[in-house]
Amino acid sequence: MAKRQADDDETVLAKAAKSGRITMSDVAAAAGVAQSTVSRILNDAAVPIPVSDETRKRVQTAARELGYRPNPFARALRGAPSMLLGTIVRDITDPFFAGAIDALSLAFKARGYSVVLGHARSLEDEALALTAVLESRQCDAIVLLGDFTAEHRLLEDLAHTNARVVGLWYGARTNVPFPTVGVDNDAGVLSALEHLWSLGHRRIGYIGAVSHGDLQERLDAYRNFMQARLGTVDEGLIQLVADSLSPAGGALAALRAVETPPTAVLTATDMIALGVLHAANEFDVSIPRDLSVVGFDDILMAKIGVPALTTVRMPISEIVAAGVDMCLGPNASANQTDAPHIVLEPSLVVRKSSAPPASH
Amino acid sequence: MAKRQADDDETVLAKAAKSGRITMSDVAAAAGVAQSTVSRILNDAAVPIPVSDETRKRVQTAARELGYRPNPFARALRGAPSMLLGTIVRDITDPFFAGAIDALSLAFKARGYSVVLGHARSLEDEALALTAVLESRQCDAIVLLGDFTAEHRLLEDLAHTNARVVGLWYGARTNVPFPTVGVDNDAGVLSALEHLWSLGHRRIGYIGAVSHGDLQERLDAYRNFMQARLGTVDEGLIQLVADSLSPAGGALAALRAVETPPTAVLTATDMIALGVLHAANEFDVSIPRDLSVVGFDDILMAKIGVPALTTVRMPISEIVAAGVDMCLGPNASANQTDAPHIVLEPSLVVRKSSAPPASH
DNA sequence: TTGTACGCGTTATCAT
DNA sequence: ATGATAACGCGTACAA
Repeated sequence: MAKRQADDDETVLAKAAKSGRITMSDVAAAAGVAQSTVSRILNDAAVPIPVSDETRKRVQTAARELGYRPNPFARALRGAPSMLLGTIVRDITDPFFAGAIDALSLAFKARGYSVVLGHARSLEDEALALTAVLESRQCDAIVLLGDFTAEHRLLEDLAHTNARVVGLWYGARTNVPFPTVGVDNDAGVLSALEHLWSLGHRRIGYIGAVSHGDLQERLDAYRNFMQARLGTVDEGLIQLVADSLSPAGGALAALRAVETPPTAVLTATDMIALGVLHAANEFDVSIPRDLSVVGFDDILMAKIGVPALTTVRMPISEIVAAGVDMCLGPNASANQTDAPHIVLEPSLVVRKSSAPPASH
Repeated sequence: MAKRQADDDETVLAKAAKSGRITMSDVAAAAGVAQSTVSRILNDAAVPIPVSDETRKRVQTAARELGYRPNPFARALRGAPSMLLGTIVRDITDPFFAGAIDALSLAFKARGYSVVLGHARSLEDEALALTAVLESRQCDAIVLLGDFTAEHRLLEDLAHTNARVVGLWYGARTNVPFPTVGVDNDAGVLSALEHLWSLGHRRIGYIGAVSHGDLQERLDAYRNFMQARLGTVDEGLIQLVADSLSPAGGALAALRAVETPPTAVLTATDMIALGVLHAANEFDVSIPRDLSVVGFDDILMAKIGVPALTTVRMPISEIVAAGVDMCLGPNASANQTDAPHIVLEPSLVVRKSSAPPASH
């Protein structure tokens, strides 16, 4: 018996060395028990486990020595959660989303989840994003990073999945059939403009990007503020670039070309703000002496801007925490009609790019 | 018969609406054929398929109408490749690696692969990175982004996997048991320093980060250059920060504090260079008038630096292409002893942060 | 306390 | 040309 077992051990070890993969049956053979026993022991089966003491030891050491690793595919096939989290983001290259993914993946990894990336860079990629993340893979949940309300095809596909779908960094006034977590853009813009206003600025420009969701809300909030304070909004002070990563030089030039140029400018994102900083340097306009600049997001690079960027900080960890809860929490929310829309508060971070206007 | 089939259809549709997942058996039932037939048809079985014409149509339409999606877990369980690519990167937040991941994921997604993220942020996370990406998931290949030679635990685990392992952005002089693709850091540093030298700079400082691989090679290359040109290397002109994302203000201050401060500085990465730009602004040193700055990497943000950063550009697409080839190519390389180490050439990009020294 | 048997959804090898 | 049937590795009811 002892002999036979040793033989089994060797056989199994040889197999391991050769083709790598050890199964439960291998462990069972090595330990001289049935495969089901191995399963029970290794899974620390819940309450109804009539545990054995000596067998347990034997199996555990056998498993350890053989380097047994459970096969996630077999598990998933049996109905276990895949422990895969799908993420759909427009562009990881955008530092803001890189930070978001970072925080997100860390939080989920702590819960045992692996994060699979599903870009949706261009509109043509929509289908591809779905194919890769949804059809092909079987994610337990899918997190949308940023507002994809415009991507009808994507949303359509998402509606047909059985994975839980959660939207992060969706606007406060969003209206989608799945739960979302977003930031109070009104409050953020308000605090930024209030800051500039109290510094003495009255001509305040806005450089945004054509987009829906967050970015649209920020523009709306800007308009509302100006309307409320000045009784009118000068559309000439509003410039839009294609997206966050577009050069903002043209927009800045346009703002400087109006009759009485703005003494300050709020941008829809930090990346745009950094672009403005760059363009300002090229145009020889000194920040903040000639122009105050306030961004939005507080990305990593904001603090090493030239000069350090005054901006509105996202409550990233809170947003991610809420997202994790929505994905993994018990509130199954089979009916997505009453999907919750959580809105969190951003906070102003004053640095070096804003100051009183020169006339003061 | 027609009646029964219609009934089947309804049953199946009801099931689809209820719990979501359509299997091959469902399709088979709906089409009135055997499940194995469905498998053959849907997989466009290679040559030895005695194709049927009418049945094929029937099955195909049934599959389409029911919205059949193959179950990747079942496939993988049968031995099919998981089509999962594991990536291990120190910090996605670093814009350089964000760009790399972006390019990588795009390239692999085009080949049908899904990318799963496996940070290795801190050393404590090492084990976690492996657990998540390797043990738990079953990746067909694992790509290391950046040099992990120092992470012994990680490398040890990697050695025991049967997935193909490939290292990207490993140094040119690296010596690891798996294939790598890197950049010729010597050539990159040489072109940068040659550029500064020809501009008239003789006192050239270096700000790097403590690290192995790429970053070490760049520092060595700097030392070699200075030694060759000046017959000596002034160690006082070399400053190291903790990592790419650390503030470089202290390092810059230290360089300005030496007897005759450098008129130019080369940095190990663009992020460090941007930090220098920031600090320079704080210290009121004008770039490039008072100090020329040259970075390394050519990240997205380099061109919107203040001023736009002269830097050494990575051949990202070539590197990624080579990586894809190593992972998916036919050169199975069972024996990893003769692992190829591809080295590609970077190229200098001259922008606004470098100019002749003030004395000229 | 432990072993047997079945099924998850596929693919592949038999028969028919 | 197509239908049974056996795996793949695991979890679990059921039998012993």
